[in-house]
Amino acid sequence: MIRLHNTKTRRKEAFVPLDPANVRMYLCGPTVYDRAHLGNARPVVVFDVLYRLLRHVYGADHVTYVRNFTDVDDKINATALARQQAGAPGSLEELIRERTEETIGWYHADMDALGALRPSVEPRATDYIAQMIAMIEGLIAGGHAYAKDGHVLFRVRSYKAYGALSGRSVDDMIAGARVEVAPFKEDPMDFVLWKPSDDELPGWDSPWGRGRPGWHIECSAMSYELLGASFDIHAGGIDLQFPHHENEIAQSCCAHPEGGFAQVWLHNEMLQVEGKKMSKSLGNFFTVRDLLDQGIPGEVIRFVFLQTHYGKPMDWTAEKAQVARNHLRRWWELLGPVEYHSVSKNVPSEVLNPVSNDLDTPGALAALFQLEKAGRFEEFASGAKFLGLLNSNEKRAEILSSKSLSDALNSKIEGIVRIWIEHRRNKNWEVADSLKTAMREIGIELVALKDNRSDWKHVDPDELDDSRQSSLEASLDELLRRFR
RNA sequence: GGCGGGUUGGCGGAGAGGUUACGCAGCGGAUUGCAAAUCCGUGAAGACCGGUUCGAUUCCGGUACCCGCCUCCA
Repeated sequence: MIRLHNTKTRRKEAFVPLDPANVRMYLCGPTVYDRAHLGNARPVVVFDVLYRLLRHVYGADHVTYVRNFTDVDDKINATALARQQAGAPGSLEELIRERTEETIGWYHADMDALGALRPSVEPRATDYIAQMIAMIEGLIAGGHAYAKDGHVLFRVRSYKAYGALSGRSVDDMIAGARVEVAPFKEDPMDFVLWKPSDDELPGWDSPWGRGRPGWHIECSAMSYELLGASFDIHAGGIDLQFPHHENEIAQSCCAHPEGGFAQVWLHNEMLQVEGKKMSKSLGNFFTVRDLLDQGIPGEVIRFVFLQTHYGKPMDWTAEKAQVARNHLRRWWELLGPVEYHSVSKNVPSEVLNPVSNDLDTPGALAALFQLEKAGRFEEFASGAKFLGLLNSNEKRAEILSSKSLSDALNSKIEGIVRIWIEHRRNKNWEVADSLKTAMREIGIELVALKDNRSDWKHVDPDELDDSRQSSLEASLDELLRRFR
């Protein structure tokens, strides 16, 4: 039995799908204006685990997972406009498409690196403009929205349950006085469904003139088109709970009163970096790609994410990444390449039970340690695979091989390692040790393993910049000559 | 000001009203040419004040501190 903490009821509840033959979940996806930062990756990994769990329980063909791309956004517009003014050919809409294609490609590459499965459907907001307009027309017809000065606004007072998800009342929020007051609003809490576009902004023809949709309507329109008026799970970061999700509920429930919209709401807590909120002003802002480029494998990032329950704030630290890498290294050495993995047929209950219990991934990882210690390697491998770990040789290579060096450098280092092994085998301890010392001086630690095998690692991986790499190559050539 | 979440051993981090979380580090041992790695073993906790209970770190109330959201940042 799956149990999930439903934000809507603030309780952990047994999960009962509306239709076990088609379990439906929707995750608010990225705004595709730039590389995804690390915080963007947390819901992707967290709800990837949920997706895997649902597929396991209900069958892979019986789960529909929708994650949208928001490709209408002022930051995208700014980039496209800058390109057009720089002389790029094409309409603004085409340039926006170009920019978002590029960003979506990055997003896929980065999330793939984290071992996240692609959703069943990844709709783009700009492909659903007509459906958004239709939904807005329905809201106007039902008295839930009104047009004014080229804008269309949602009439918050027309939806009695507004605020139920986030536990707020409209009156309290107005008392808080942090709402935008605009002349075209009947009520300060009303929010935009449609807004006018001038010539420098992308726009679509609508009954209210050329314009573009507000932020919230896209998710309502796309979830309705792809999942229906009622579906099972709606997920996203806790920062979206208000206003985004609250507004989605208001729009969808007013436009489709016959449906219940999402049955279960899941929200992941925020990510921090070394104990502080990640922000550009604090200088601790980085993207997934930044970490990958630093030689931190995606599997390490995934492992670190899984160590903290999704409902709690997660602190990303360099130390955690290092510890995670050590575990993964040991596990990959234990199991060998994927083709040698002996995987038990069933996911062990020690792993499945905590994941079923509101996605307790830390508990599931703890179970992996237990299975490892108990020598139950087939179940261990099965459990790891279920969590999206230890399942591809590409990722194995990222963990075991090192570490963002060129092939040429890697093969030179391997050459040194072979020489070192030879000296050790012949018990030329003095020669072997002086080679080891020389290597340490250029930043590489030689390590002996069992059975005359050996390995190497960087003394301090953070110090490997490009200039360092070229001097490294010269040093390696020198050592290869001296110790041949 | 409004709403929500958190406070666990040296550190990270879970579940469960009563029985070992788990990991890292530490300590003891094995192994090793030295070292690393690995393996075995091991001590250590539940912010504070009350309440419910035979029994609470786990439920309830309060205090302190921290954090998030209310600014189209997941």
